[in-house]
Amino acid sequence: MTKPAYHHGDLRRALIDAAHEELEAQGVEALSLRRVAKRAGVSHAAPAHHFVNAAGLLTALTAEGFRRFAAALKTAQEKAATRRQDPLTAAGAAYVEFALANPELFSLMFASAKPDFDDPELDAASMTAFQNFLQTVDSSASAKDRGGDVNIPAMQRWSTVHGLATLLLTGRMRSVLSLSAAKRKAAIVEILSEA
Amino acid sequence: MTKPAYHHGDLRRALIDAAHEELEAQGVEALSLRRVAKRAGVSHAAPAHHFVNAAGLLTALTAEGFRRFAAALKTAQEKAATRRQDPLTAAGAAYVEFALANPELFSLMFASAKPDFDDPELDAASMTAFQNFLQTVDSSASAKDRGGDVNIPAMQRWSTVHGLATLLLTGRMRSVLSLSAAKRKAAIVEILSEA
DNA sequence: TGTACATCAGTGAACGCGCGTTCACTGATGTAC
DNA sequence: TGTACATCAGTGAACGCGCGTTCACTGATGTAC
Repeated sequence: MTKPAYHHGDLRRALIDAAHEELEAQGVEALSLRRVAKRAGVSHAAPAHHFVNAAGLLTALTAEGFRRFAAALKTAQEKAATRRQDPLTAAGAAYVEFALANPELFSLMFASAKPDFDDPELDAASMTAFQNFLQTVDSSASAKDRGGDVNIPAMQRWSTVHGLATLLLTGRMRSVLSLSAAKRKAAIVEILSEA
Repeated sequence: MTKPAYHHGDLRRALIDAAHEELEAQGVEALSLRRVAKRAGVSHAAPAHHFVNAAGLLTALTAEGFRRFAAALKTAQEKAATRRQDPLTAAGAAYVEFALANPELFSLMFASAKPDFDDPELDAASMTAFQNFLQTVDSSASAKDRGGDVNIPAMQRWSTVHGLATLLLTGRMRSVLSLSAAKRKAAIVEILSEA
């Protein structure tokens, strides 16, 4: 560790990381600019130089969440393809795993009104993530037989994956949560597989 | 309207109603004891006589939400039974409709850390609602062929219903949200019906 | 290579705000006699 | 029926707290000459 320099070097990056840590450690409701600045080891007025306001920091964190989320799904699909496994189930499992690994970030991305979802960067990141996932659903065999305005099988798949993620991370689906890690993972795959 | 009496009559009831209105009007994040008291037309110190603290009021509101939720599902099932429709799809549609009709309350019930879920009254109310719903899933034909620790078809159904509700109320499932009310309802039923 | 200066990042004190909670109070109600 | 009194519900002022934001500042960096 070098002694802290007056100029940080990459405070924007450090603040986003600190916000993520603070978020997962304390929850959305306890998240404040002042706590994030303290965690980053910087005065509480410093963030103003990098984000227009408190919402700006949260918005940037949320956008990065969607980019990591999209990357995690993509990696899982590619891995499944080389192993000749079902890429859709793999993507679904990665969706759920991302939620369980970053529960508060996932909540921020999908269930919070705090980030500014009209922000162009955030909007682009979330649209990309959704589109990639839905395209995977759509290109799977089961989705071919559709014929209305709405892609019913795709929406059904998306609902199941998203609902499973949500019910697990909020502690509601107790029968699955009480399983050992290995059994839990197997149960998740079973729930996500086609009947 | 009689002129406001010094003694309210049923302030506890009025505060819970005011909290629900305030919640749906402004969102969880803007909800405060002072705003609720103001909406109920009472001094901001009055709630202390009926709830030990601010969390107590939220907890009571959440518990009532679960009781109404359970009642809505039950009514839908009974109605479906007399019409010889699938009670499971009817319960699922009622689940989604409840979420769309009370989006902020639903969020409080399923996605917030603010209420005290260890409170006996709230715990009892939520357990009753879940058990009733899962029993319906379990008694449907498709759930009979299970054989592990976890009731896979039941968890799959629950995930789909809950995910659909969540994705709709957070504005994420745009292809369904852009439909007219009648078409939307039909799409919801289709998504919830077995493939 | 050295110096002057512009630019920029981070500081720390100060501000006003809405919040939950506490407390002595006052007005209304109900009951004992 | 009337009076005294206990009980309880709601009041309003006061408190301390953490918050986001602003602002004049200072330290560090980079560049022109």
